[in-house]
Amino acid sequence: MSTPANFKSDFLQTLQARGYVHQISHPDELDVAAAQTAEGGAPIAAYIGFDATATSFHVGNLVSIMLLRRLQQAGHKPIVVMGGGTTKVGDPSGKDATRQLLTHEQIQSNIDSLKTTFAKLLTFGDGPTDAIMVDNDEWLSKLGYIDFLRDYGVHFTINRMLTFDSVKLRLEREQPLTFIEFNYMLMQATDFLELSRRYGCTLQMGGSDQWGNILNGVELIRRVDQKPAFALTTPLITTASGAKMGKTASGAVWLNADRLSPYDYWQFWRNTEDADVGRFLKLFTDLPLDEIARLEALQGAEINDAKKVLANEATALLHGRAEAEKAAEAAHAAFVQGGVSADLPSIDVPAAALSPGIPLDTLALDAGLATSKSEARRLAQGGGLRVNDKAEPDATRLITAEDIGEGGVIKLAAGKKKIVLVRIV
RNA sequence: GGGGGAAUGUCCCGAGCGGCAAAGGGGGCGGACUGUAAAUCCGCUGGCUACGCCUUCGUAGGUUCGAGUCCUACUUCCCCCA
Repeated sequence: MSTPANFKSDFLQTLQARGYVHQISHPDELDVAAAQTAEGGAPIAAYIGFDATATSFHVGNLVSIMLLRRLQQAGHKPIVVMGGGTTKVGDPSGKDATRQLLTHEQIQSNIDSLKTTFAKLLTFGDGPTDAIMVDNDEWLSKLGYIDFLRDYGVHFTINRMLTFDSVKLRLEREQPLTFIEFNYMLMQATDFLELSRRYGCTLQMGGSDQWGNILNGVELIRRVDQKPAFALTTPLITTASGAKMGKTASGAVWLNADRLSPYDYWQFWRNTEDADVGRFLKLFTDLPLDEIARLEALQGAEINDAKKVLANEATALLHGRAEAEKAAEAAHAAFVQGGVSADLPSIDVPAAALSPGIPLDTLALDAGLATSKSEARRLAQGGGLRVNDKAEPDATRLITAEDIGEGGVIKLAAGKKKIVLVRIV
């Protein structure tokens, strides 16, 4: 299953040390291949497939993306496969419900949006270790059914496919598993084979839930082409208290800045549980391990310093150093000094609206601090809604020009962490 | 093919004699304590033009002053017999 330590190659050593490894197939063979690169051998080309079901990635996808980054850092070649073709089919992935199928256009526009994230974390180009991006729709959509069955279908037995968890789970719960979904794993195996032939790709990586799917590809390549092929999966990343990662005060932790601001992204990392700091530093920042060890050793309130480093580094990777610093300063102003900073999230309100005044619940709704006026009122009654740092129990109160405070803005807060500035324009 | 169950607050699980905005969890949010942590304790957890009104219990009808609750048909799922 899992692997002995003591890898020779930089790549696997790093992955092991930083907590990326869950399972590896043929670990020794892969280690040798990876080590040869340093001695003048060819870089390893490795790929990870990504679904194109949303317009932005989520922190849950970040491990995989960072994994490609590590690969490139170790002198190998990352291949990003966008699942334009497989997204048309849908991975059964253990869920009970059949996934909603997306249109061609939706998938394409999702892919365009997702590309921007990769551009920040990987170096693309034509060089031997430059990353490339391909869409599996390119070959999958051209597959003829009869040819597909004859060329690939013969290598898969139903008996075997029925043993995979993704399939087994559905069947055990007697939930429907459609034929289209059942074919997902064949398509993924086909991807790997195709990439092996086109780019000499020898390694497919992914989350631990992809292990079975990846092995199918490994076996297909080894059987059909007698070429080397390897599988490597990452563990499912959860928080120390067992929750799956990826919630913040503002909802899901998106990687695109238009869906989650750098400030909120910074806050997400800043609020990491104590027990997770070291693990997350290793996975989600480029800091050297000895530096991480030092931060990890901090005790008590001092561990907050480590969380700030984590927030700074993780934000800088994704949004750039400048944005990370702005977020850090905004947070410092808001939390340490209790003041306001221009970089906090804000909304604009016309000055004219303040002469009759705006009910607080309406304003809180506009600011995104509540999803309905009723919620805003409840929040206020519970003492969680603040105007200029003063709890305001009456959400129907009119907010007027008299509430304009420091810096010419009105500071609205829901709880201690969600702050929105109301700018008068 | 025959027989018997089930579907509940659009996050999930789940109780519900004909008067129900609907018990109880989980999750989430807010408060207290702390360190913007965890654990713990407390409160909230349909909407609105808000002492009132509107929309919710698989779908569509019906009985009734009144239906989540009774009846009919339909849909989907589970169990038993063939």
